[in-house]
Amino acid sequence: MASFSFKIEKRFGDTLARAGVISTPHGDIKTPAFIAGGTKATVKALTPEQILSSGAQSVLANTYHLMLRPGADIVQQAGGLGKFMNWQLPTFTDSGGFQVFSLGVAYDKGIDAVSHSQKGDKKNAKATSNQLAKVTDQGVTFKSHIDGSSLSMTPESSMELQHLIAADIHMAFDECPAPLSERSYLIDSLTRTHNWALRCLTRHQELNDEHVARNEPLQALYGVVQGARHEDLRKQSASFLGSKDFDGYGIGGVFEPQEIPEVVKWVTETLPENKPRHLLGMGAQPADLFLGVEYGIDTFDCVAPTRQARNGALYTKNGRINITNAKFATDFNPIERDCECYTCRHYTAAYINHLFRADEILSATLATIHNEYFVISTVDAIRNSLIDDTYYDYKQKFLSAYYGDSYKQFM
RNA sequence: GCAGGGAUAGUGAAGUGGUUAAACACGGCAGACUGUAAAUCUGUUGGCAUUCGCCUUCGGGGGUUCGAAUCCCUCUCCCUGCA
Repeated sequence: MASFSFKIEKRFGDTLARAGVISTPHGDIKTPAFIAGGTKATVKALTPEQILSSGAQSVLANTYHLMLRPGADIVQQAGGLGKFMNWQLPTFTDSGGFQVFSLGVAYDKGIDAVSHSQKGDKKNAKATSNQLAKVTDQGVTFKSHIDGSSLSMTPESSMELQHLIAADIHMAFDECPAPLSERSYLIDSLTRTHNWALRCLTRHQELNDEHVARNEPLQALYGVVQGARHEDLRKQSASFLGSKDFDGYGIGGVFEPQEIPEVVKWVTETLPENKPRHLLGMGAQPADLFLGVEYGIDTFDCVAPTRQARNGALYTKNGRINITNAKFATDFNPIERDCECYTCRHYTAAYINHLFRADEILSATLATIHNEYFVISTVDAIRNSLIDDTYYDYKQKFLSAYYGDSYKQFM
């Protein structure tokens, strides 16, 4: 019976970085790896062939979104997430825990605002009149952002939904508190997340027993570490969850790139070394990727490369550009000269500029291919540099080209 | 030729005596986006200065008025009827 495993192939020097392979019933993921964001069982604007051509090894979908539409039962009837979306390689699902945050305390504030400065009520986590999610120890009640209907999700129901959706790797249902919440709230929240993780594990194992009985492949479960920016809480969380029988670990929370070395390190040096670590929702820019890997991250997922692509912000080795800028209207070079992606091999900046200005949907596809390729190939190159011991050279070269002189803050 | 209607910033279009450098939309310029309520959102968009501010605008010209895109005269052009 094919099932989940993780093998470390190379540890890099005296850092926490490692290169390895995650094996799933749908194939292997060479790590470190960037996992493409496929929230609603689609990487927005890309066909599976295009996802593959951007170099992606795996896609991460979202339980909350698929529960609402089309319904986890429909995904199951389709034969599971991979068959439903015609993606034959490994898949992840996120639990819906992040929506507790984004539809709850972060509602109407913007993640960034919460992350930076927590305007107004610093006590946080207090229900505002129009937020769509509320947390109790039992679980979370949501209002559907689609039709307003009342829904609930518990650790058990999240696992049941994830097993219906049947990705290879699931995330435990967690609470992602605003990082500047009061410590007392963060402690309550962390206790709740830990209790939920145990309930997820129990239900997950029951559901896997049913898979065995039906001769179906086993599915894997990652526990999700929280603890905001508090060293003791992050270590407590990593230690607690690390002692349980999870297949791997997600690291949750809202980060700034500068925080990764510290916060991620607290977690990864506490977690068992032989299990894969996934940094949830980070990877919008090269610093995230380098620092994540250097401090022990094996996989990333991040929606920013695809979202920003749709909005005209494209990554290049010399920094981010906005392809809609006037100066690109007559630039008949590729977005990036040496880029090997499909878009850069076949199209000019001027053409993509035109597609955006004309509001043509091909703009989203071509831009997304480029950004995904950029991020994925960067992580792949980081992997190679770990294996042949050129990581630091590569890092310095890459980050100095991307950020200019300010790259030193990431070294 | 006669009668009526109209000409407002890049475009369309409000405004019909003072709070109008002029709503709104589009277009333009730029910015943001990190487990996706996002093909979204924000700023800006007469000129100069860019802190106070100053200057020139509502088809052209001339008036009335303390004050005009708004009222009057006239010219130009456009539209609709009737000849």
